[in-house]
Amino acid sequence: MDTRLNLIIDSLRQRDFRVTPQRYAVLKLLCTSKAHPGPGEVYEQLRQQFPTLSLATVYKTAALLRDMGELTELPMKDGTTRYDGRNPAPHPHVICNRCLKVMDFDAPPLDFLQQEAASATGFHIAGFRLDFFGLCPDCHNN
Amino acid sequence: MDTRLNLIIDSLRQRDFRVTPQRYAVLKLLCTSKAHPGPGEVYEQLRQQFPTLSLATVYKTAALLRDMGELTELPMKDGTTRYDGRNPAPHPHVICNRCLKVMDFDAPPLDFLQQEAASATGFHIAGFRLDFFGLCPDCHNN
DNA sequence: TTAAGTGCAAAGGTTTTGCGAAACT
DNA sequence: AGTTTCGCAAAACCTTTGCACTTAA
Repeated sequence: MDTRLNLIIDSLRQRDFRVTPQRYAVLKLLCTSKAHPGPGEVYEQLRQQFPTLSLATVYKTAALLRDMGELTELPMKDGTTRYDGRNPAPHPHVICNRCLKVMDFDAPPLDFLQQEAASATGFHIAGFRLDFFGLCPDCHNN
Repeated sequence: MDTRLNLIIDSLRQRDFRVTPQRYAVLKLLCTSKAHPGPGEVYEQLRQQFPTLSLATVYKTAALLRDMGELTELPMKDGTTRYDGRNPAPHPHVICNRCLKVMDFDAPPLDFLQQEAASATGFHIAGFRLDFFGLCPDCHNN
């Protein structure tokens, strides 16, 4: 259940990073949320629990997780960022053009495409990002 | 060869947009370049020909082409933008993590994935973006 | 002639950074 | 006790906007 969270915390301590209450709260939210929250959402959701929490701390904690390979940043068209800390491995998303909702979905593996890209270009491919854009059910029904 | 450029120019005139020398130069560069240039590159390349050219004009011309459906903006991880005005339809790219080169490659159609995304999420999908990240031949050999 | 475009400079918005104060180990 | 981290505020960065001057049609 919270095994992954504990592993991340152990890994932090091993690297002489401290597990402060703010850091713990931010990384727990980031690692468990399905909503692909942005810095602002993380900040707002934890403000009640930590009235002095700053956006800078949110950014720094997310960058730390990203550097550990435990979170992917998803820069959006509008210049904002959304975090995917629940499943940091590359996977496709659908993104609503109106409400900016970001969702996962089950997709077949893209290895064949990656190999096509590598052989066609000579690149050494390390990752990918695939977003489908459109309108979510909520938005195209209202 | 330059048929598409002429079609775009006709379309501009029909909509009471004017074809100024700056606008013509920017859109010609954007519509023909294979290099996926950013605003800065467009600006630098045309500066010699138009010493008073401004970045604002580059941005505005690109936005105009984008609104006509003749150009796709590719926001990058680092917050900058690259333009794809040569083939505005969605298609995959490979992007070098070191030199930030952006390249096209021939890829099989992704319709099946798009249908998977639509049926799995209920979204009405209108487009996609697929980037593979890695090191280009120049960068992994040096 | 006149409405649209250019270019400069300022504004806007998000993310990053510097640094003194606080706090984890 | 000694570092790390926090949080505030300022800086940095790219992009957009406002406006007077210029110019295409």
